[in-house]
Amino acid sequence: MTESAPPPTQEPAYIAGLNPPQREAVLTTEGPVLLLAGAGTGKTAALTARLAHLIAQRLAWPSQILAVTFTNKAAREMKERVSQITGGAVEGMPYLGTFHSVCARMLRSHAELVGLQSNFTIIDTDDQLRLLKQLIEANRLDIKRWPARQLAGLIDKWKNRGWTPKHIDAAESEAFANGKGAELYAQYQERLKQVNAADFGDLLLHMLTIFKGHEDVVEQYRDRFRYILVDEYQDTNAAQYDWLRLLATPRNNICVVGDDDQSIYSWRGAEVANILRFEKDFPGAKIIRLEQNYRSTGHILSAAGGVIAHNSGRLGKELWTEAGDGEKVRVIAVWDGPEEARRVGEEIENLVSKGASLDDCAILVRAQHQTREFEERFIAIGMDYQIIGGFRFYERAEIRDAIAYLRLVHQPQDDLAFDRIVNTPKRGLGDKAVATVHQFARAQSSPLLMAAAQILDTDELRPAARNSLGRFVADIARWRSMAGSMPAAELMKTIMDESGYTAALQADKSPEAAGRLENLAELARAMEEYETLDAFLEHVSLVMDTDARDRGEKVTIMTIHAAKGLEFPNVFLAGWEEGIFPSQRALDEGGVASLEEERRLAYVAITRARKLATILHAANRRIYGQWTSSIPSRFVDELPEEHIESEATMSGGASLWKAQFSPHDDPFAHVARTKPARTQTRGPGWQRAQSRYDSSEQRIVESRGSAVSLGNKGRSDLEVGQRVFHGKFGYGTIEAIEGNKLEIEFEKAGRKRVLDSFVNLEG
DNA sequence: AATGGCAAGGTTTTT
DNA sequence: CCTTGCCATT
Repeated sequence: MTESAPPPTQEPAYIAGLNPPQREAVLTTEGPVLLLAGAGTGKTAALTARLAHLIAQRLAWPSQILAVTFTNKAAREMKERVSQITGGAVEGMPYLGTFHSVCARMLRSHAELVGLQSNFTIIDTDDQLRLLKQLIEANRLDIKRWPARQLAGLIDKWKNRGWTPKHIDAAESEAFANGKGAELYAQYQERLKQVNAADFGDLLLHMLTIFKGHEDVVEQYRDRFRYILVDEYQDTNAAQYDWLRLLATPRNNICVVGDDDQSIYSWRGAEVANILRFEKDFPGAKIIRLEQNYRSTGHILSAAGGVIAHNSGRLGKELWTEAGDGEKVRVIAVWDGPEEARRVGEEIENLVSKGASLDDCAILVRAQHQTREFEERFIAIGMDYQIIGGFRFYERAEIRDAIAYLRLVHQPQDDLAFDRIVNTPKRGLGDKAVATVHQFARAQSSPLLMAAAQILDTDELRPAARNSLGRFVADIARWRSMAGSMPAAELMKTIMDESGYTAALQADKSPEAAGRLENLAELARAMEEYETLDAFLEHVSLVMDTDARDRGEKVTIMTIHAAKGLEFPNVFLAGWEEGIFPSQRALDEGGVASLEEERRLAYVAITRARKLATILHAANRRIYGQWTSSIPSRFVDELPEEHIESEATMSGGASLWKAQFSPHDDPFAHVARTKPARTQTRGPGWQRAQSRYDSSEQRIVESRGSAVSLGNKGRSDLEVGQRVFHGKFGYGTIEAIEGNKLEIEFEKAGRKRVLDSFVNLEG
């Protein structure tokens, strides 16, 4: 305990339950602090106490603290806990949030400095990919040879490092389409600006650009943030690191919390180096270690510790517990995948019969596809389960469609939204009609919606398409006029009904249609939580987590990545075989660094368990249809002998025979092999997110220009009487010019109104 | 616009 | 093996 700590009787409540290093973490408010918090060591308690302390001691107002996390969940949790301690002071903590939400908030105030308007749209991966695909094709590159995914990955990587297109040198650029990488990146950024949008990476990158180019802006924030707190520091990427540094100087009251042993996101740009070199970057940094574990028993901790000890370059931590040894970690060898699933099912039934709840049990796998075997098995034996991950609520097509409507209403320049819904539901606007709108929009450099509005006055489209497009444009304009006077949820329902979307789903007799309607209803419910459309759209773009824990006891099946930060009394770790875990990819590429990350993943996996950890590996597995024999993971060998208990049940062909073909031993063996009725809905129980955006500080800037009327000035090289050529109607003579619209007497097609960008001068 | 056939590819995914 | 996405066909 620190000498300066007040005597126990005077101690504020938030300090009371803390152990000595935790207290130190709370009380060392000044200067840089690196809090190395091992798994289950009461990190969140220390963090929230620190925040409470800063506020309670009047070291800073809540609004003067910057506290960033990676997930919305973590941010929400911290908000809740701090408000419990301080009695609601969090309301005034506008800068407690994820990196992305904090940056989004900042960027809305300074958007014009990077060429955006403050109501910019935040686009997700799906939009990003479609946009990139358009660009690749516009550059006449073979989309198969140069997939949009790859470019997206590169751009993401560059953004994670804080590189704008200007920073991309020839060597980096070479990574895509023979050196076109940088150029495409630049085009992409340009395009985003045109549609007034930013992707996730931009939120940070733009703020970096602003901070670097506008001293007054950084100063403003530096002055504001007396204290900075960063959670999961081992997961920060280079851009986030730069961002933090810019904000922390010169006060350096920065406290970062993390665990180098739990860094499992390097493939996403996270740099463990950030935490490893913290001392160097922030001289005089105080390092505090939280090593007392309150989660797991001794054997589990030692087993995990034994594995992670094989990594090099660690900051070093030794977890200990007062909880006693508990059960040894069980290592079970099984014959094949189906048997693994069967065995886990039995073990869980066994635990349940001894009084455990299904909620206490989790199965952690390396990769998403491994969940299937368990899913099939659990359906067969009728055990309730939930699979975390996979499709998320906001990624469902119908939800994205609905949101696209709202986006377009909200922001008429949103070309991505326009593209998505212009013919959804089908309204007879096929590729050709849409291409015409695109062509015109490009020629005028105007948003698609405005281009569409103008094309209506012409004969460029066939009457059927024109009428249909006309209705669409008028609808958007009408909804736009309604938007201000109607709650967002109601607006959405109106749009869905009037656009024919609801009707189309009702008419759809496929089995999913009903679920989609249900999802839309759920979306409407979620929207009721938000006062304005802006607030809701911000929520949708940034808060993608669903927290879909619906009621009823269930076994949880998920990837290890998804399990980070969670704990369960009983954990089953499946598929510990070479090539699966560690994954083949990690073994093939990336060398030692990759392998060490896999090992950290193993460490994270084991430390999820509170009481019982069971590791399984199969001797045979079907990989891409081929039966392959596999050997136990090296991580199994790295488990210290004295903390494990090995068991090999099925060790050969005889067991296989028994397991697969004896209905007496296993009445469900045949069922497990048939294809299950796939559970379509993975718990749509989208629960209202508690995180609340302070809508008061968000500015609503109306984007100018209604959708319907916006006259453009026309070309200067045309005049009445000229002979011109039109791609569709042939030769004709200009009879009248009205802005960018021409009235032409065509030699074959008669008198038509067309747009100037569609005609060529011809002698 | 909707279907079928066929080739390719097939970790992890906080925002 | 099994899913996904693209193209070609009606």
